[in-house]
Amino acid sequence: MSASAKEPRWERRKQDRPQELLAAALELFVERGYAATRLEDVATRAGVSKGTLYLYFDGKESLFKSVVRTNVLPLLDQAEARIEGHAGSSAELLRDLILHWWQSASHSGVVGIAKLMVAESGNFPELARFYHDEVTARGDATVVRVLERGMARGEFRRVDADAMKKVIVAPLIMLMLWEQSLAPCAATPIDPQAYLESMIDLCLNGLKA
Amino acid sequence: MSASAKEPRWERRKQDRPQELLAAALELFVERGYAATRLEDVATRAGVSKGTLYLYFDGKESLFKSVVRTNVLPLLDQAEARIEGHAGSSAELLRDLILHWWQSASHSGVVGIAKLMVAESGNFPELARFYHDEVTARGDATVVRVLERGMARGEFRRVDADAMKKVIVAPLIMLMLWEQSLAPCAATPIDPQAYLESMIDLCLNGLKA
Amino acid sequence: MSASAKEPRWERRKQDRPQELLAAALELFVERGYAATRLEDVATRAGVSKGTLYLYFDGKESLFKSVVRTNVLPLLDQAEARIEGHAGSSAELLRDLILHWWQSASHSGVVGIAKLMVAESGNFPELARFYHDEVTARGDATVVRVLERGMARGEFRRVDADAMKKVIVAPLIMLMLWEQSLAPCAATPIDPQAYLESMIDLCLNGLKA
Amino acid sequence: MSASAKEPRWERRKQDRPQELLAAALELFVERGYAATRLEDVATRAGVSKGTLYLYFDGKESLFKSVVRTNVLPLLDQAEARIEGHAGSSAELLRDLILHWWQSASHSGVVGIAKLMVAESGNFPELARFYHDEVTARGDATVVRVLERGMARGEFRRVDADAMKKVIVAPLIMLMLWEQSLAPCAATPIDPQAYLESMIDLCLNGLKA
DNA sequence: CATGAATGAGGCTTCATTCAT
DNA sequence: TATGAATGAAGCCTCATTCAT
Repeated sequence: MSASAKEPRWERRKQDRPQELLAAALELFVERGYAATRLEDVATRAGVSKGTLYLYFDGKESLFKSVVRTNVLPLLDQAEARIEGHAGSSAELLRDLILHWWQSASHSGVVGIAKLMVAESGNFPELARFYHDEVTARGDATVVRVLERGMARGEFRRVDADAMKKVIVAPLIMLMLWEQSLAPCAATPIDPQAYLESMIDLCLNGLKA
Repeated sequence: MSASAKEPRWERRKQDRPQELLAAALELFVERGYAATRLEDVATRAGVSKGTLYLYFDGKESLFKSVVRTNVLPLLDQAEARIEGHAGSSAELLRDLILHWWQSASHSGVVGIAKLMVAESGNFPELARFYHDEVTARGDATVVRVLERGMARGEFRRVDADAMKKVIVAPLIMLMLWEQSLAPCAATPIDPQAYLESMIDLCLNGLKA
Repeated sequence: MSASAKEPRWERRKQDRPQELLAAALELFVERGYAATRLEDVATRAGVSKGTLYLYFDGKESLFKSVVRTNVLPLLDQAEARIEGHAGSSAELLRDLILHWWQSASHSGVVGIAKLMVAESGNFPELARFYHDEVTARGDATVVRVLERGMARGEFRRVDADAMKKVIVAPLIMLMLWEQSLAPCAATPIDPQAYLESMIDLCLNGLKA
Repeated sequence: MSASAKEPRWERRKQDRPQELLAAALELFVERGYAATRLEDVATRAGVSKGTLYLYFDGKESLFKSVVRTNVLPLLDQAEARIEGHAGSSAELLRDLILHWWQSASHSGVVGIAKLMVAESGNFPELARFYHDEVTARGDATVVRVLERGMARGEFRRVDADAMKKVIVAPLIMLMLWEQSLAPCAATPIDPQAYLESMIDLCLNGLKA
């Protein structure tokens, strides 16, 4: 990993430890699920010992929460920023948001987080609430904004934005879940680009005035 | 403890045991996830002792697989049967399939199975493969059939059926996942009927020729 | 331990387990202190495995509390019973109580409990309160009763019974503590009989009217 | 963190470190017991880092032994010095010794040491032996001297000094133990002055010729 | 001298699984 | 068949101790 010339028995890198541990934890939580992930494996993958993990996190649950929060929040900020600056048609905006969400998500740990939340929110009600408030609600609001923008400008036909927002978001989330859980076992894996094009195609045709 | 000579009312017959265990296991697996479900709780909920469970299943993993297989297959049979007898428009057929799928799924334990598969397919590759082959593939094929029927009859515009099938199925699966995992914590829970209407609305508008 | 003819891999003795575990735990807690006692050693000494202990006790703390309560309460009942039936002089009564307390205590686990309570009551405030209420208070009250009886009958001179009760009880407790902790290392161990005679001698001479 | 160039007011000198560590350790050992005391807390309370502790002590056990030895010896020297200069009656001497012992003990950390020795002597046999030789034996000898002085001068009646010494010392030790462990939870805490007066009262009346 | 990040052995606890009855 | 007491491997977490800086 770190290609320093000489490695002493251990190197002082307090600054880097949390990120390294979070990265390792994300990988393993996504790969194996919460319960099946052993903290020792997380530590090992981060290149430290079991005890070191406890210098930075209170325990497994705390680590899990940090993983979720750390990975999810930046992405949302990013997404919302895109909306502000958009000037073109609402169709363009929706397409842009979808494609960029996938772009960002698939290059970060967020694809895995989705699976984790589906799987573990039952066991972490407080995390589920956080996720709902900070992630789902914000995401939904974004879609509603786009829908209303489109309807106001006469670009989209009139629909029940509140119900429709969920329908529109669903294929995007499912794509993340498939990539993480079922797709690896599929004989014919999903082609994300074709999938997204079909999704956009369906949405824009389904919404157009 | 309870050493009553004669069992009241209906005698609990041995041949019911597996079903009772599977039912209890489904509930608990869905409620708590695979790892957090204790076999003793499953046995207790089924009204038998821990040891008895091992008379019918090889262990936790075997029980889990049986739960998935048992609950998923009947639903698919059911769904496919509906297609055969359909004579009307393809739009009607699609609407019918969506609404009936939800009808059946939400009244069985299948809604929970979806969450389990997303969460655990990484830990049970062979189960994931089974699920893909027996469930996902069959479900996808069904949708493809409907799409192609619609296109062949000039009811639907031409789309990439292979990519579109996933897009269409996604909102249905997400509805199941939401109901099971994230929705319970949401301030404003989803209204399935409105959601499904929006979904059908979007799909039919998005597909119409 | 149990000299049964043939020992199967394990023998069903649910009834006996708690007592066996409590006995083993008493020995080890007294010998090594609370923290230094490993539950695995307790289990082993009781002839069972680590996990079995958890079938009967919630954990280390619960086991500790049970040890204290189980061993202490019977002794107090016993002691109080002796007072009821006494008819002779108060000096005789005091002597009788002291000698019989030691008799009972030294043949039970109570000598060790005293050390445990001194050592651990700081860590178990609720146990300390229990011990104060159920043991210390009852013991003190007993001594007060004897003192007042003696003063009322003109056998003892007038003293501050409330302060004196503690002074009188102290050498008895110290004898228990010495036996358990420091005495084993002493070059010249204490002779309990001579000690008790001196104690009674001092008390009766110090109290006589 | 705090990188101030000049240390305010009194500079913390290196030669104070051991005493500061010993003082902190005494407090914590007494408060929590040996096992429950974490060296990091000791260091923090002494205002140094964990590693620094190891510059002055070999480890936890070594620190503990030093705590006991350091705190106990001065008190004994002090006590013995008082005897030398006494000229009055033996009753006066005994009273003086008792009151001054408590005076000194209760203003130092020695009250806590008693509890520690009772609790831990089983785990530190060599420390127990030291304590017996250096503390108990010297204390006992002191009492014996007083008793023999009193008997020789016809002030005390003849008693078995060897057995009696322990009886006389016991209430003094118990007072220390009560203060440290059980008393804090008692509804009616002990009043040391009344207790000591009763003790002296009982002893002198019990011993007088 | 002093620091504090890092280590890893060791203890408590859980629970899937076994098996004598 | 059915039971449930018993097992023991495995994981989380703590903390005394080390050592590069």
